[in-house]
This record gives sequence, C-alpha cells and structure tokens, in this order.
Amino acid sequence: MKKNNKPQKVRAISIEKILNAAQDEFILQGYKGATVQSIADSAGLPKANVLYYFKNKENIYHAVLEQTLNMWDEGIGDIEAHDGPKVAIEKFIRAKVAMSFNNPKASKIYAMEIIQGAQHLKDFARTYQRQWVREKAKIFKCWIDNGEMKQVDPVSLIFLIWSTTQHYADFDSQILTIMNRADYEDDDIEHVTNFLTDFILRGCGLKQ
Amino acid sequence: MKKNNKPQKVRAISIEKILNAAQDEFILQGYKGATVQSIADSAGLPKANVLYYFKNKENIYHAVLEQTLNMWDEGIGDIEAHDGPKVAIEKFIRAKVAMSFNNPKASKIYAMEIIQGAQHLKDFARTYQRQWVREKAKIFKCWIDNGEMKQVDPVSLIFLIWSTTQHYADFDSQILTIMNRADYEDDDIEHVTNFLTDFILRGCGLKQ
DNA sequence: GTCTATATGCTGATAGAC
DNA sequence: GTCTATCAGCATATAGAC
Repeated sequence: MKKNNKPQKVRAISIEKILNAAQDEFILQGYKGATVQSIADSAGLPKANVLYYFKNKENIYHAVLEQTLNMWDEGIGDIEAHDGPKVAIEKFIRAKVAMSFNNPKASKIYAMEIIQGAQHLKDFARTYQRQWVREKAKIFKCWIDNGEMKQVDPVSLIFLIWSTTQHYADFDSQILTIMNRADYEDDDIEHVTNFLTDFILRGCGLKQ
Repeated sequence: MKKNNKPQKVRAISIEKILNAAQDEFILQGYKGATVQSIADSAGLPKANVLYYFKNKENIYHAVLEQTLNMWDEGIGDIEAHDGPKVAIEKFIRAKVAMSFNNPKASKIYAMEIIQGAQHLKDFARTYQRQWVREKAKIFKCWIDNGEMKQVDPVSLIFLIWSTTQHYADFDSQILTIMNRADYEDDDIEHVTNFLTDFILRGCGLKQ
C-alpha cells in the first residue's frame, strides 16, 4: 500500500508526525516522563520506527527544541529604529501575541526549558538573546534621549512585553479555567493585542 | 546520637528536609525525572526513610503542591476597595514581586503544573481563583465607574500583573543570563517593584 | 524509627526477520 | 524501510532485620 510511494515523502511525513507527537508528550509528561513508546503511540507508529528515524530519545528532544528556537526567532518580530517607538512597539506586541496564540506548544516547551534551568538554552541566551536585547535597548535609549518616549528602563520593558504576551500561551489552562471558557476564539487574539498595545503604549507615555 | 531527642522533632525536621529536596528535584527533573532516590540523596536521608514518611512519590508531590498553594494564597496580597486604585495596585504589585523573589521555587512548581495542563490545580482555579478574580474585577469596575481610574479591562489587568511579577521567578535563569549576572541582589526587588508600579499605574491612567 | 535486600514492572535501545 | 522480539538496567515500593 504505502510502499514505493516517494520514499523521501514517507520519511518526511513520519518525522513530522514524530515531532508533533513528541512536542505534546514532552509538554504533558516532561522529558523523562515522555517515553519513546508514548511518542510512538501518539504518532501512530511502532516504537522501533521512531528510533529508526531519531536513534534515541535525546535526539528527538533536540529536534523539538531546534524547531522551537526557530519559531522563537521567526515570531520575535522586530523593533526597528525608523518606525519610531509607537509603531515599533505596536508591531512587536502584535507579533508576539500572534506567536503565542498560534504556537502555544513551542512557547510551552521553551518556558519549561527556562524554568528547569535552561540547560539546553544557556548558549542561545548568552549569545543570541543577550545581543538582541542590547541592540533593542539601544534603540529605546535613542528614542528616550530624543524625547520620543518616556524614560522607561528598556530591558525591563522588553521583559514585560515578553512575559505578558507569552503568558497567554503558557498559562492558557489557568486563563481559560478562570474565565470559564473551553478554548480561545479568534476574537481573543484581537482583544489581547488591543489591550496590551493600549496599556503598554500608555505605560511608555505614548498615548493620552 | 540522634536517638530519643524529641522524637517529634526528628520527624518534623526530616519532613522539611524531604520537602525542600523534593521541590528542587521536581523543578529540575520534572515529576517523572525526580526519583525517590534523588530526593533522598538531596535530603541526606536513606531512600527507605523518605518512603517511611510519605509512603510513595505521589504523596511527596502532593505535599509539595500543597505547600506551594499555601504560599500562593499568602503571597497574593490583596486588593481592597477602601484603598483606592493607586494604593491598592501598588500594594498588590509589591506583594507579588516580593513573593516571586522570596519563593521562586514555589512559583516554578506552580508554573510547571499550569503549563502541563494544571491536572492537579484545575479545582483550585475553578473555585478559589475564579472567585478571587471576579471579586477583584468588581472592585476595579467600581473604581472605573466612579472615574477613579481609566477604563481598563480588569481581568486582563490582573493577568498582566500576575505574568509580569511571576516572570522574575520563573524565568530567572534567562533574565540573569541576558543581563550577564550570576544572581539577583537585594536592590533588584526594589528596582523591579518600582519599575512595574510606575509602569502599570501609568497604564491605568493613575500617574502623569 | 532506620536501613538493607529484593520483587516486580517498565524503559531505552538493539538485533535481526521481513 | 518496517516491525517483532528481547535484553539489560533502573525505579517504585515492600518486607523485614536491627
């Protein structure tokens, strides 16, 4: 049935199935709690096939993490000097909220890694993220010096935007339970984006 | 040596040692990854003693969670109508930041539970927290209707304060790495409290 | 209360038939 | 490439000596 049907395609499909299943299992059970068997079951493949594609559990986890970091990278949005503070911050918040609602699993994997000490992500933070934060902080400093926005600690501001936007992905179960809802709806992205944009721009002295 | 030295005291001390060790292990290794042996080693007790006091691993975890929820309850601070919005919000932020910096482990255990689907905390959220949020939202609504603060969605505001304050506990490894620091210092509590209080009060239209 | 020894079950990983 | 069978190792939990 499935034989000789574009051999590379089977491989690609299996790998994607495995990575999706692994993401779910690692979130729900943790690294140690997720078993190769449970990942295989969730992917609808025999355990041996999973180990055929990835050799061992650690490799699966690394692949999931790599996927996650790529999403972080793409979803981070950007803060560009020529936009001016108001437009730049709005763009940035919009990108982060969209990423939270569209890729909550990536956000959760990432959050658990950090909470558990960031063993696998220390290098990423030490090089890439530290550099990114410093660059963007410089842009904020320029805007502040030019009187384009209020005197607000840029690094704290970046952490505030990260935490408020990611919260909707990482803590979705708490938020939904408290609001007595089963799932997020399309409106929620807009509502959250508008609330955060308004509130944060006001905090930066960029609105009324 | 240790024998007949206030038998109840030995029990209390052992239990506290075990709970502290368990907290560390559950954070670093997850529920499944933390073994009774590793908890015992970290507590400086033989494995059998740990199981003598708690019977099984799940009971240890429940005890850690209970401790965590008690801290959440004590550390939540309060929002009281008679304080007026400015003082009430400032008190609330101060309490949450203090709790984050003083009990980062409790915050992390709590965060991991929520991220993993809040299996053990759904009831807590459904009853206690939902009620708490609704009560406090009502107080905010009064203030807004009386023109004491800007029209800001109260529930979103509570989530924003939770996320920004907890972030410093849960994501400490990322924050410290990015800022190229080894540990938080005493000044940091003050700095973060001041930044968040200023910023959030401004967001609520309660400052310049 | 403290600790050793052990039973039982599950997990990661491999070997090898198809 | 796919899948079955299997092994060696480890984890929980208990039994029972001290």
